[in-house]
Amino acid sequence: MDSDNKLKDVGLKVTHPRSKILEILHTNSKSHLSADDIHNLLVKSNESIGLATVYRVLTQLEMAGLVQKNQFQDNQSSYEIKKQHHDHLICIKCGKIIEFLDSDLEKLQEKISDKYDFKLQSHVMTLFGECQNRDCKENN
Amino acid sequence: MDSDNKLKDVGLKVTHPRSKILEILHTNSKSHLSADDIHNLLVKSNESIGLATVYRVLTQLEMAGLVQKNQFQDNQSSYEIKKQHHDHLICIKCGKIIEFLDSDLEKLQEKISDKYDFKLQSHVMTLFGECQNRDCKENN
DNA sequence: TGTAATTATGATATTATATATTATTATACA
DNA sequence: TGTATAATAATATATAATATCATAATTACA
Repeated sequence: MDSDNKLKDVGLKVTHPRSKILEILHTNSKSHLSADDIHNLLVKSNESIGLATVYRVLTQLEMAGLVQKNQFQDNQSSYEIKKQHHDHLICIKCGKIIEFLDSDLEKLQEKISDKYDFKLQSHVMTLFGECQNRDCKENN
Repeated sequence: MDSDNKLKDVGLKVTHPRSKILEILHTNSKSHLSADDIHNLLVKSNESIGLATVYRVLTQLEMAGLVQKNQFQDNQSSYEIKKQHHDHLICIKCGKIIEFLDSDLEKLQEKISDKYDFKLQSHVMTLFGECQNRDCKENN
């Protein structure tokens, strides 16, 4: 399947844990799952894959460029399938995460880096606020 | 001293640990210290203040608005005296941190939030790159 | 297709970071 | 200065992540 080809492409052996974890991330491409979330999903699917393996595999997938690790402000990293670069907007009430890309922002970051004589390599930009979803408003 | 007045101003009792921790943060206002760093500095000054107290006090100072907690990308929070709002540029080679404020960036963040119907409350923006310091270049 | 060489995994222990508990101590204020 | 109240120290515990190592799975190739 597709996940297996991706693994081969980046030179990782195709193993059951890697395959399954990539699949889960793919299926939940709109989510931002923690290692524990992923482990729970595996357990639910009756996969006996240890949490240590989940961490190990996620690190490998990140190194290989297949997965993006996010560290928002809550002591726990989350992971998502690597898509086009983007930043995040997070609702502080309901936890909803919106992904966005803004070319003006990207340009501005370059400009700021230049100003301070920095060779920009990556950045993290996360906006925290309140979303205006009806569901969110009703529950808060 | 000044630290004590700050504590009083925000309605916190003046205690030895709070006073000392605020002082350390003030003295190192250009640094970004972890709870452990602060604890080590206290031990060096022959202060017998427990690590748990350091965490507790830092949280209180943050709540009170005297201290800013930063969570960069390394599983460990760092703290600094709260100054004017600013973002960070971090050198991935030498760890040097530059604080900056860019009004265009602030405006752009508001604009992006509006676009997605979010009431912006705060943000984190960290740029990672290579600084062009001679010291850094020589050691990498 | 079967097998050896190599790499990955599961289970567990350990480390690192942070928080909770509780008896004792310090602070603020009458 | 004495007392009510809140804070601290010294644990223990929780949470997140990594290290170890014997066993199992994968791949290359005969």
